[in-house]
Amino acid sequence: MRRKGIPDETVGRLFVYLRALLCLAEKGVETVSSSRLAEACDLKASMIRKDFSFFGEFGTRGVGYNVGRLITEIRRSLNLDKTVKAALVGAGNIGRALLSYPGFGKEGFQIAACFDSDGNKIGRKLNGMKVEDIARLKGRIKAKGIRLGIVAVPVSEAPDVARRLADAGVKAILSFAPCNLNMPRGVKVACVDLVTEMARLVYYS
Amino acid sequence: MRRKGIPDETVGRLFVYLRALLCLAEKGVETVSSSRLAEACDLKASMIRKDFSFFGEFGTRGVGYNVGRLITEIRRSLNLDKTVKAALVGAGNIGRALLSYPGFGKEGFQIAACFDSDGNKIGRKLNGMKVEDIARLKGRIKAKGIRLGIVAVPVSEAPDVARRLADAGVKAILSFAPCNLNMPRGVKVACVDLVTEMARLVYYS
DNA sequence: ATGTGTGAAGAGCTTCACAGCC
DNA sequence: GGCTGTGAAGCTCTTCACACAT
Repeated sequence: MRRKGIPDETVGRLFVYLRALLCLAEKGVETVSSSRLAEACDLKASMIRKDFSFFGEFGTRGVGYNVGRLITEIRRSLNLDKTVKAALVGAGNIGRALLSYPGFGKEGFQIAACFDSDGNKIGRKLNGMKVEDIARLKGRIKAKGIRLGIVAVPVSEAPDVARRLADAGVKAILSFAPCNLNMPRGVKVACVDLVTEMARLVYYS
Repeated sequence: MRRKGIPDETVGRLFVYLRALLCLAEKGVETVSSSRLAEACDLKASMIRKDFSFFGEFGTRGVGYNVGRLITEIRRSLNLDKTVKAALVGAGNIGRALLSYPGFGKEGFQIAACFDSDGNKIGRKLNGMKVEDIARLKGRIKAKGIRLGIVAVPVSEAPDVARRLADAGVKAILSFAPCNLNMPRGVKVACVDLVTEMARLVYYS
């Protein structure tokens, strides 16, 4: 599903640039050079220029980049220029935290549906979002045109939930279950696991 | 701080192997080949063998790896064979969630101190952990021999908190603040940011 | 003069393929 | 026969260096 020749790393950094640029825009800065942006992001200027070059020519030689235009171009490059709908599976602690997380709405993310398999939770409201039966997952996701799934269920259920999401046509999954989901090619998975992150750090500490 | 020639990616994967191995051990499996482990982790067998080779010769030619021994060796390689103490800064929502997160204790992580700058929180207990004044951070971290820091404060305070942790001798930081911390070489930083993860995924969805 | 955009060089990671051992 | 361990090949990402635009 990855476009020709654009490194994963580049896509990840684009959002880092976006954050730095929003900060600059707030301060009223109108023009920024790759070296100044590099300093703010703790990266090399040449890498920033190369990253941008995959998506187009956003700057002006001898001058630099217009902050406002660059923000627009990065948003468009990342497909963040429209609201993005996501389906949440799992109405437990993590699910609840995600539904009330203000950071999502700010960048145009919207949790547009919430599912669980627990009969006690189905039909209830969680942070204003109705919890639906996971059996309806496929139909609801197709009807709403959702392309992004969030897996916030225990490890024991995660692979099955991920399979259902992929089957419903979801193209990318954010998983909080610390396990491999074994998805088909074409479905991108990002796994958020604090214990793994800690373990990595211990090695360097 | 990274040891000679061992890729970051290898260190990250080691913990993935460890999880898969623990799962096999639970099922009573005693021996595993690189290709079987590769299947479980959705990776190539040659990569697993190469990863292990950075740390030693853990297997037996013609046979495979002893699951129990491999678990021990990986734990030792990652320095997870002793309890690891971490200092938490920020007694807000994230901090509270981390203190009650059962996954940490399971792998030998222990939040050994908790700090905040809010006078209303200092002195109170949070999940059984006393919240201390951030002014005491350096002394307490040195006294307890803590080498790992967790930054769970707002972006506006994060760089300063990270600097204090580094100054106190912390060697690695897990940050939940969506910003660059600009640490000196020798301090490893891992940043957990859900919005960035979502943004990456949107690109592929 | 200044700073972007980019082909080419360089560094680093992954995969291959096979020698070596059980 | 089967599987590990590893040098070398292959590939990808990063950095360099400079042509080019303002």
